[in-house]
Amino acid sequence: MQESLRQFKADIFQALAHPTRIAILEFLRDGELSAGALIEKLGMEQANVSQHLAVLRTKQLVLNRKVGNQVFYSVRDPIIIEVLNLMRTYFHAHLKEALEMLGEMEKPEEAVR
Amino acid sequence: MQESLRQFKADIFQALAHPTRIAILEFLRDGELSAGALIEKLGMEQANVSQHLAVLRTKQLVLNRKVGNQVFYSVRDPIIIEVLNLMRTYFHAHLKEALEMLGEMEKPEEAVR
DNA sequence: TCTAAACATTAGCATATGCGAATATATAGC
DNA sequence: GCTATATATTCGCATATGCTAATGTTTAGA
Repeated sequence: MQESLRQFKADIFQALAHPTRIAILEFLRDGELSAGALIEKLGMEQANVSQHLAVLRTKQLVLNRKVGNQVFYSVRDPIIIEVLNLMRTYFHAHLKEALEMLGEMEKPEEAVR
Repeated sequence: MQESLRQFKADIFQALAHPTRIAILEFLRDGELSAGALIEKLGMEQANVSQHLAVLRTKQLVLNRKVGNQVFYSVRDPIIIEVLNLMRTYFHAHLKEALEMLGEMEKPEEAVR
């Protein structure tokens, strides 16, 4: 039981564990957007974005409503936005290590500028 | 740049995206524990736990210090605990959907009890 | 220095994930 | 009904992840 609770949490984190899906949620932070608008903002393949939206839908992180030809997405629960905000705080607190983790120290003399 | 920032966040979420690693962090919530203590609490294979600890170490979510024969782990930044707490709130808010997601509705007449 | 204990790492395999290309579905307008 | 547009789904493949079993490494103590 405790185990399946953690599986649930892990599933949510898994849904958040991709830069494109994080970008989608951040774009939706200020209100709903159509799938097309997201595709344009992201500048990615339509199918690819649609698959990421499917992940967020399956894990119920976003809501969608259909208006005529298009589908508008929104963040279902502001808690998710709070999680992303916390992660931004975390990022700022550990910027240096973050850069190392991202492998941007390959050119040491350039890295920190 | 914006992209690699999101990659960093995604990497953190990825590290959180496993029930065993969530369990480890929750066990470490109240203070440090040795690897052995974690293995015992989790009741899992030694190598398996050690690999999950390696993931948390690599992503810098935990600190470790060696004392004689043992290695003690602790959560590096309480923000991570806050993230887990937020996720618990999220879980409670969406308990019903969570159960469906976990596939525990297979026996509908039993599910909600 | 030999052994046991505590951890870590590697190897090999099975499953999951992410991507682009192609295909399917639904709706609006004619 | 036909066509175009918006979006979703499927397929095939490449890479990543997780697990167990086996092997390494470090330290304490006899």
